[in-house]
Amino acid sequence: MPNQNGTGPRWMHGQIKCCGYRMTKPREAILDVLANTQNHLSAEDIYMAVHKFYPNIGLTTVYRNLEVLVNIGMVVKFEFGEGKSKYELSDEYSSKGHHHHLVCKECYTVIDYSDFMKDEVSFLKSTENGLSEKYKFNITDHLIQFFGVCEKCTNK
Amino acid sequence: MPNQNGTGPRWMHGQIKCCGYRMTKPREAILDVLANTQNHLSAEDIYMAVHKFYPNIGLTTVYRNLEVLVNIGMVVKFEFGEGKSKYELSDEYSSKGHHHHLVCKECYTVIDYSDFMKDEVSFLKSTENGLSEKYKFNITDHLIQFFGVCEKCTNK
DNA sequence: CTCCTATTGGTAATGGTTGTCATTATCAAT
DNA sequence: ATTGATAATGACAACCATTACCAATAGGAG
Repeated sequence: MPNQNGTGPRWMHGQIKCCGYRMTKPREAILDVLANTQNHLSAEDIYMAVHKFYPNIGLTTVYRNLEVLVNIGMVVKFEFGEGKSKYELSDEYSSKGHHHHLVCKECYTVIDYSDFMKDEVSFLKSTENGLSEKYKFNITDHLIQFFGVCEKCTNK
Repeated sequence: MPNQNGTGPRWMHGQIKCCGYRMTKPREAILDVLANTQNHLSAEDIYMAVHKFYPNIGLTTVYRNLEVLVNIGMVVKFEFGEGKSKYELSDEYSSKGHHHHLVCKECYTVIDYSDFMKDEVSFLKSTENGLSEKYKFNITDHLIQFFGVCEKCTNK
């Protein structure tokens, strides 16, 4: 597992350089923020967190870099129905590992779960193969989310 | 199956009235549009279709009614990553029946599939039960989408 | 038919995200 | 270490889907 505390070796440089991108302060700061949270952050959340250390990094830059990081597969972008996108480090760069999401439709709290993964993975794999073949689709991703009302919102 | 051609009996009145809403021209027109397409329409798509017959129905009204219809469960709202929501009649009002989506990340073409449903449904049911209990979530919905590149975009 | 009130339509505002462009910083080659 | 090509940045404006607002209208129970 790569070192993820912003002051140590630059664990993320390799992937970035490999893809023909330069390693810059904003890029590093954004990855650090994502590596040091358990939450699902919006572009603005990330902007504010980065802003504390580098007050002159702009929101536009955050958006641009998130797009790059999504493209090279280091970050994943999600929509939970809140009207803004949320971002996470992708599985191979995160300490969370592969997981899916359980989303509260009222407060938009998101729970990561990795229970039931054995069943899910084999099920998804076979479905994916079937669909790829039948519809001539080159399938690269899947999205599974469960929606409901969390305990707190139920008792409100 | 309800009659879905705009000139016949008003198949949708019951559900609307039941929920305390009035049946209005725009409401009816929107449902007719959704009932007579195989595609996944955006609010603006629906607005334009409705506009041909009722040029004075505004986009705002379309949005408001879609919200109502989603709330009473006649319509389902989806995000495919295109930056705008798409709408479909829900399973029990649609001739499509229960299905999931296969989305092209490049052209945003959406294929409805209902293969593999037996496996999916049983898998989802058990996962849902497990998650509900473990996380004290009142689960009401799920979302499964596969993403990839369609045949046309692959050869481009 | 009447009245209450849900609904409408037009327009302005909102808010997340993207485009523009002059300036700056990265890094491979020297 | 210096240079030079160009990727990346930052500030601001533009964009676009969606929502808020409000006076005018229309559904439908009584």
